[in-house]
Amino acid sequence: MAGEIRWVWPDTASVYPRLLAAGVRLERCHDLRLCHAILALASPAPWSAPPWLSRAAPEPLVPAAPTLLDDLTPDSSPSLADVVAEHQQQLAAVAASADPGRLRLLLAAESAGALIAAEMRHDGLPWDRARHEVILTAELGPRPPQDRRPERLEQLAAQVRELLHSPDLNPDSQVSLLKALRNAGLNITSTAKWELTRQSHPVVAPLLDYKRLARLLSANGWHWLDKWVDPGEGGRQGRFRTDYVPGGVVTGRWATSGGGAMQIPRTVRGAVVADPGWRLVVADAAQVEPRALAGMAADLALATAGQDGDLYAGLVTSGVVDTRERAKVGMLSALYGGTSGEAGVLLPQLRRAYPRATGLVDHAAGVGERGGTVRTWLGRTSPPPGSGWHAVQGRAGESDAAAPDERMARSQARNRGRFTRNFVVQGTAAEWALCWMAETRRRLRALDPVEHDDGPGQGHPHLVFFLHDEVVVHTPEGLAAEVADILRESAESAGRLLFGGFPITFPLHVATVTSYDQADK
DNA sequence: AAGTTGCGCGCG
DNA sequence: AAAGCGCGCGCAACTT
Repeated sequence: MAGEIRWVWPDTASVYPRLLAAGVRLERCHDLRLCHAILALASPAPWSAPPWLSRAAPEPLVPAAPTLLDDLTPDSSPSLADVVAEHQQQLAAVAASADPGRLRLLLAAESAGALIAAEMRHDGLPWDRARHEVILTAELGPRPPQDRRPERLEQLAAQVRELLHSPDLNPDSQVSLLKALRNAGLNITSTAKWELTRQSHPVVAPLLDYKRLARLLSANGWHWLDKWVDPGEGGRQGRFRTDYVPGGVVTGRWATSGGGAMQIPRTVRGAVVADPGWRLVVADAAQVEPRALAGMAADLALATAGQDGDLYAGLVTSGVVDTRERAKVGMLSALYGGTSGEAGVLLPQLRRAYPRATGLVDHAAGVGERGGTVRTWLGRTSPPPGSGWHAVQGRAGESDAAAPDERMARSQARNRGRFTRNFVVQGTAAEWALCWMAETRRRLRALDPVEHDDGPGQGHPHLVFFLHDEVVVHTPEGLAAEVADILRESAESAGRLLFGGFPITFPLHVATVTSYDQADK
């Protein structure tokens, strides 16, 4: 059966889109490029990728016509023997590793992610162009002619110029804006929002409004719509397609390229609208990072605090801290390596209550400060510091080292420590999310398809969006309840897959909606 | 003219 | 309020 086949190929991103275009969807694969990257970092000896495993440019959605250049470019595709040899080498590396079982799971999850990434791009995120335009017009005024500011933005710019007595000011120029603000008597060193909000000058309100709307215009305005949303047809919404990049972040999180898919602001989420007769099932997992940490450290006390849903509230109930807000600040400080302000008081409290969990991240930080590498739960290894890092540390270690060199080295070591501290947690959370999504996909595929005439893949519930700890499934209305169950069961299943019988839960907030903004609590 | 850097801000 | 981690992107300013 097809379910038992695992396709081994060099690079999902360059092969699978063409299969999808031809109506073919596969159950499983082994992506040699992604797996090589993981194994090479995990391997003690240097292991460079063969040239045919380099990251391909994203496949165009509409294949370009062959050009003269194609005829002149030597065919870089590997022979079957090359592929088999690389695969054998990878399997051997897994077998020789400290924990083959976990590493195998990681490679399977990473490869499943590659399939999902290509499928999500193929299917696209349903996007209602008209609703988006309504939002833009309400905020900015009607669409202006090219190279002109929208009405509302122009009014605010005029107000700012007036209040700063600076008739020629371009508020988009950070340098001249800072100068104008300081001339007007504001004691600031940057034009950042957090600094402006502390000032009481009358220019602050219109300026912040200007910045917010200018951001909306440049990041998700009409130009963005034209470039990234392809029009719908026959009652179907348009689609936003980004290029997901599995493993694009060192920790194993995905990155995206194109359209700013990771930063779709709350204000335009109302434009993400299900097709008629369809729904969006939006699921986000609560406090994944501290839960992943509890699992890794086998910290029963922390796991217990997270049992009833809100882990931060659980910290309050357990009497560790007195407010939810403090619980969150303290926990994030432990995960990110924060030291300032409240963290100084909260961290000792957390260390007392959760010595195993805090001990694990403190240890990871120490390894990083000394130039070492750390691993996630499933075995993704952090990249080692570069030669420049060691050079700075070496200089500061000499007997006649100058004070500035020592300061620089200490600061650099602490930076590295914060990176490795967070790496183990962020990376393990990413592994949980991958397993969650892979299991969700597997179960969605097993659902009976509902008759629908929208073409291959479109009649089934399918994943349409993923953002670190949140997924969106687009589904025929009648299957929405079942999809919600699948998402919950898959979250549970992912927790067991990673942490076995250890009692750590991964609760979800699930909402079935017609547009993405309705999922906000 | 084209590439790089820094700022600022959106997201988790 | 940001802080402490991880990103992408647009703009202006600067470099080549």
